[in-house]
Amino acid sequence: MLTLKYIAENSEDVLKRLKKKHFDGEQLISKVLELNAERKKTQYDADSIAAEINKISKEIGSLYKQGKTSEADALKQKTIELKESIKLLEEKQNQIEATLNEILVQIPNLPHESVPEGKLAEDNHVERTGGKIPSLPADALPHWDLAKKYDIIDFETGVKITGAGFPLYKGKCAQLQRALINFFLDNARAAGYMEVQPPYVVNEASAYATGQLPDKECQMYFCQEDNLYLIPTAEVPVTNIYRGMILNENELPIKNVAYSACFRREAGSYGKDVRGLNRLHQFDKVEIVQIQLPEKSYDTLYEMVHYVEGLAEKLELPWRTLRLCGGDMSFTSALTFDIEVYSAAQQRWLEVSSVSNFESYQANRLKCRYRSSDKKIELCHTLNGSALALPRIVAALLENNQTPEGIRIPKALIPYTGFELIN
RNA sequence: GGAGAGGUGCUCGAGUGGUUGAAGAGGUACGCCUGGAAAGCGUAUAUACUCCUAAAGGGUAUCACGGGUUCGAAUCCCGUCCUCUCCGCCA
Repeated sequence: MLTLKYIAENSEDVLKRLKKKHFDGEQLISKVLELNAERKKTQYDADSIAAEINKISKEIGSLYKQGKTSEADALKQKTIELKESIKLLEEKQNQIEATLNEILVQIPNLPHESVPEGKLAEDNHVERTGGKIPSLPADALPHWDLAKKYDIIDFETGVKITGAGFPLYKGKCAQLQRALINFFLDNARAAGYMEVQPPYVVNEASAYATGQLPDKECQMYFCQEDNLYLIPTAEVPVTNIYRGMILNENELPIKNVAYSACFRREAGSYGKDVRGLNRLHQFDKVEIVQIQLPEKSYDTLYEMVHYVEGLAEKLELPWRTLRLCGGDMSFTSALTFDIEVYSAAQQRWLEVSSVSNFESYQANRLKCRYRSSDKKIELCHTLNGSALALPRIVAALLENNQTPEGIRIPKALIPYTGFELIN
């Protein structure tokens, strides 16, 4: 969330920038300003009384030591009155802070100045494209038909075991997925990321810190017995490694990569978009996360985007990078680039990565800070991106590389799969 | 799952009701010393909020978390969470 301080000191700027996200913050912001003023006043009053009580308590202590019990008892009476008034103030203070917090989590991050105006996906800017869209014969098959033809993904059995959106990968497709995971992890390691294996289930505090709670509860699978959530992305556990930490400036940037299975309820998405591998309840993803100094975070963002583009390039997939417009960006992001690959039989672009700079928005909830060389403590900037999500990559690979002999594996992957053709 | 022990600062560790934000040690930083280093000596070393135009300097809170007792709680009581040990079970 945004810091109270920033809103209090820059409310005009906040309102102006929220408009780009098509978020009307007038009411919330003015409420924040009002409550903040009240909070300060209440705190000052309560603190003054507490100081008074502390002072008297010490006096009582020394009076007792001197044996002046009657004087001490008289002072006791005074603190009883003070305690009553402080209690009221404290209750008020707690309530103000709770309300303030409720409001703050409803205010999205401010978009970076380079975010294009716009409301819908059509308003996103195409930044770069690469690779070559293959020309497939007219009878080219979408990946769900190829999956059946070669018997490599069994959607029906997935339904039997669990339900829709939980496919069963078989044979060479299972191997291909394992190959992709290793390929992505190895590339990330070569780019300086440290691999971590996080838990796939997180507690409430973690889900809250990265912003899944309180609003997006219904997107996560929840284990009621244990009060734990299945992760929708490795971003959640990996970013939470740094929750509550004060890092030294020289430890930054922190670069982590993690493979994980991801679980998403995807409540409310149906239709042709969800056919085959396009949208699943469980999928595999390799995620890169960086914690960076504020002044360097945008350089880092561009570096991460280029890194992801490089992966698409190595997999010989046609790709394009979009700079998301204000209306299409996520709640918590300041600037997001989506990387899409072209799935030639479906003839559509599929999002395979979303790389974002959250600036200090996420770090503020995480309380992830760093101590600069001049001893000042500031919030870090956090960034993350998929590198990459598997199912749509698999879909594009299957469709784009189909030949009469079978499905061709891109050269860079062959050392990982151990085979050149799915047939 | 059963029984027990415990959670104190960057770390270790003292502290069972009254200047304890917290002894002591270690670590770290700076200074002195040195030709340079080590050792030694000295100094410093939490966070959040808040008061003050700012600095300087105050105030409040925080010894897992939440509540209670008390004029006063790291210290007593209750609840929650977590860790460890033993037993049982088990990949």
